[in-house]
Amino acid sequence: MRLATWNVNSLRSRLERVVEWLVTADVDAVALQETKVADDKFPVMAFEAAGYEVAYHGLNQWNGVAVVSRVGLRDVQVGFPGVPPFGDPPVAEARAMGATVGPADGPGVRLWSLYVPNGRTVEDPHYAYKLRWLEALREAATGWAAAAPEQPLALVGDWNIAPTDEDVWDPSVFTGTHVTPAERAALAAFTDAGFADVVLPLTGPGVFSYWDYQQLAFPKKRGMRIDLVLGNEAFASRVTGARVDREQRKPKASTTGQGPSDHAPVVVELDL
DNA sequence: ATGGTAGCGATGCTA
Repeated sequence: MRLATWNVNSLRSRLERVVEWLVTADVDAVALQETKVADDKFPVMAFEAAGYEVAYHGLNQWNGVAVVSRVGLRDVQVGFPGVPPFGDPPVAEARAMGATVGPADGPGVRLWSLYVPNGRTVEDPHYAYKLRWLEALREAATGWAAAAPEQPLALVGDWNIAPTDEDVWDPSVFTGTHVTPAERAALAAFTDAGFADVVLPLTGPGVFSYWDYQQLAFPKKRGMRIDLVLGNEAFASRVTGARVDREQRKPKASTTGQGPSDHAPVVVELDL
């Protein structure tokens, strides 16, 4: 099975690119983040026409997550217990959903599409929210793993954390969020809970997944590795390959209105 | 030269 995760930065503005990529890259299931579309406007038909089922969660033009699969899609869960609300009035933002993908006669993969809060700056309320959100997710995920240790379980998406200094193009320019000890500790707590980064060992360090739109960051190779696939042992032991599809960070040749997301898809091969 | 990019949706907010 070929799985992927991709922060698409607006699904509707990139629909053609996303569906075409799924088909040509032969992807069985993908977790999408930052779909930026409310549920009543989700482009279901484009996926179904290509042979994929969809589960989606979007409240408004912000955030938004989805799971897309052509190998079965079941047990959809929106959000997780204990997710901290945010905003005025406080609401649980559309940043997490789970679904089981894979044939019904097998174990499948319990796939969580996650869009971790950005944090903005360390002084901003969004930063404390980010840390609370991660802690709540870790508690929930620890419970899922303990309840079904044989079930392959993957926590995938835009974590908005660079795990180490090797995961940013120049550590000296990163003084704000994404690299703070508290954020890295929050991520390390997932490792302690039995979830492993399954991509890093297969790609090696320095393989980025995000490049800012500004200042020609992509051609200058000024990126970050913040889109991560963490799996429990049942998942990690089945992983046979991983890559980042940098081609999808490039504009489409000789066309306008075909711009890329600022993130590239991360792809994982699974023996399942 | 005090900006710079992109998306949503109608203005400024978010990343």
